[in-house]
Amino acid sequence: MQEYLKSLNENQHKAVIHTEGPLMIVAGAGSGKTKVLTSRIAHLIHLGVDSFRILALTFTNKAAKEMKERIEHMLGNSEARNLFIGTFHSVFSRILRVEATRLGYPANFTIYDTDDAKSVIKAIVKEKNLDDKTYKASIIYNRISSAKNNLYTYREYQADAEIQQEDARSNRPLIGQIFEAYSKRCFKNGAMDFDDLLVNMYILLSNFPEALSKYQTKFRYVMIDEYQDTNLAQYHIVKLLGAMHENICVVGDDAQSIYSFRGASMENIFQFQKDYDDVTVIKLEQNYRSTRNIIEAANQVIAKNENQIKKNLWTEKESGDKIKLVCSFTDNDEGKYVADAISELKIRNHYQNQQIAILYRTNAQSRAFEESFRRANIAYKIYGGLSFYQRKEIKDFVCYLRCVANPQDEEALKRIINYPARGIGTTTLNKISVFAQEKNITYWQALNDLEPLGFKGATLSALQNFVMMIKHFQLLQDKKNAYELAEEIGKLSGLVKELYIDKTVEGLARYENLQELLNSIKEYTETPTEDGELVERNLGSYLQQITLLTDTDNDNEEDQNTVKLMTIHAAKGLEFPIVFLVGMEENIFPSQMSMYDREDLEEERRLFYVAITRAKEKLYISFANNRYRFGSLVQNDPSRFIDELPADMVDNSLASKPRFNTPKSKGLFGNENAIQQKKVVNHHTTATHTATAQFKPDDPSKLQEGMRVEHQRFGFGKIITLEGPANNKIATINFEPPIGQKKIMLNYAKLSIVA
DNA sequence: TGCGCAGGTGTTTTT
DNA sequence: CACCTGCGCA
Repeated sequence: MQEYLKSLNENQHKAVIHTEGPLMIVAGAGSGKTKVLTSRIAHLIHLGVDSFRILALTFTNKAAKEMKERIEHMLGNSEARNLFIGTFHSVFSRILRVEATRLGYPANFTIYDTDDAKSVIKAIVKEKNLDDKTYKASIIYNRISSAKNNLYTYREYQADAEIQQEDARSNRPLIGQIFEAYSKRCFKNGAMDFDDLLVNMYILLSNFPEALSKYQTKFRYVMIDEYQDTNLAQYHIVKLLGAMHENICVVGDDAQSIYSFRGASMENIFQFQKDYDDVTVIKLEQNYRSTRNIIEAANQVIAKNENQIKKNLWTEKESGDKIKLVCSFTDNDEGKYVADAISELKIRNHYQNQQIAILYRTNAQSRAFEESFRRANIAYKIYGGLSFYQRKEIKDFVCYLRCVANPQDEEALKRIINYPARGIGTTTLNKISVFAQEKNITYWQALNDLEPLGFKGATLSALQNFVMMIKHFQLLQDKKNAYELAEEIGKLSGLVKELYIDKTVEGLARYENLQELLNSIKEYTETPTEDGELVERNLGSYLQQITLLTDTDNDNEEDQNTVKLMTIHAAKGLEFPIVFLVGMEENIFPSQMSMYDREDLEEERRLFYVAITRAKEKLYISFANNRYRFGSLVQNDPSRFIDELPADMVDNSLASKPRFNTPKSKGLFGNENAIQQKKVVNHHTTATHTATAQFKPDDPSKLQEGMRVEHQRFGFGKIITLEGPANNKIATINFEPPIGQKKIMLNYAKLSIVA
């Protein structure tokens, strides 16, 4: 028997040797799913399958990298290099780079990140003279994004009565038009946003039979990780890709589906079984990661969800420590407590920083820990937030590169045309913009024929000089490699100088960042192209891959032995001996956006499940009575999820009263124990009303006194009074019996106007 | 044209 | 609280 088969349990073994035909692996948390996937690929290669013909899609670059490394290690040769392993987005961008011209895009198409996309939307909203408060870029972007994830074009969006009604109700009836303008603008700019990478891949496969058969033939074996997080576009692409050989293996866990806000649907798991008539389903239920207490707690928590595939996650490990529940007075005290606890774990139990993770619901929660760790001299690294390539100084530079690789890229052009300042002001830019719009030409085309615009003097020569500089760079592109070109750009544009003269601490850091960027370009261009790579390593391919990198992806050495701080979403797929799950309070976790709808709440609960199952040995769950939010102190009840933990697996001794208690902090946990506290928390769910099917929350600003409304939990009622400032209105509503009169804070409750 | 300041405004989660 | 925007002034 092969070495890699020996260490597998029965079901893992079955999954590995089942190579032909559709296979679904339902893999509980910590059940060795990566091991199965990697062994399976190694096994395929061992059976003589050409490594070029294996495709594995993951959700993060990190997961892809890890898989590749493990397979390489298992095989002990370089065969693994030929495998096509990557995220949906990166693999599709590589394929689209080869196929772009079929779809009418330049081969060097730009990938717009969220900031670029929003900036395009802002420009369109402005051009259409719409109110940018009503038509906020982030809202529009989300609407467009979810449309695309469901494979809706702007035409279908505009034709869909339900969508139109929804937009009308939210007072944004023109989103469909913005969607149209946005799509056309991106296309004109030779740019795809993240969602376009999926949409265009789908279009490629469904509209171009040659392309379909090319990739169907190429990828004889297709594997999908984290299948529960695929959206409709991804589902259809996978189905198309696998249709010829039907050797599709999907791995997923419905209990860990936490990306519905990105269009992911657990339905895909159920649908998979219906799509093929001979699907083999294998469950992996033995957990190798965590102690029994942790697994038991996780099981009992997830059991509260209605919508799930029943599984029985179990472990052979000992019960281990109980889950430590910790209550602090404020968020800052919580930070101090965790820092103290870490110091103690290091001294007494010889744990290392790298074995410890702090997990929270939102990125903003990292602050208190940053401060307390700095004070306690604990090395830490925060994941999330800005990626390296989104920093201003990096993006500025990258936009020069983008202009050279793809001059149609208007966003990049606008960003650098007057940075560093060279006397091209907003008035000038607006003129060019309007002109380009009218003539239906690109910004760059307008710049190349300035005469009709009638600029003169300093403005004209500034523009001419800029155009000449970019053209010079473009010519250089064929003579020099990307690194040499980048050096020249740094020099000639004045960017390096601009940063060099700034001797402040931040300025120095920016300068160093720029050097790091240049190094990364050098490293990229000088790494020989691997056999299996579809595209060569030049400026264009460099630019395409960096947009898809997140800061989780590039860990350097000084980040090694640090405490890791990240959101629970970012922690998916990872494991740590010690986990501090912090900020476990109502309105934070569950988020106040997700409390009033069963499906949303269940997703929050799955997120809680993911958080618990990251811990191998010790799990701390912590909450604060008071927390600074938007500059002022707010009070939140402990999360309802805390009460869902089985009492006999929880150590309550640190939660009976808040740490750093003051006389003011009565109530909540004062002298009460968790059981009494449950009463308080359950209060949230006692309402009897179930929202009607038509329930659609309305914008609070539309509410008027006297209106009849529906509340998700309290049912129907009439608004008696409306008071308070616009951002914090309180409504007194007379609900139908047995609820009666209630005051409702409109920031928190969702109300639907009943016609 | 560019900078500084006051005021407003916002927090889920991410490729 | 922190960031961003817009406005006013030099």
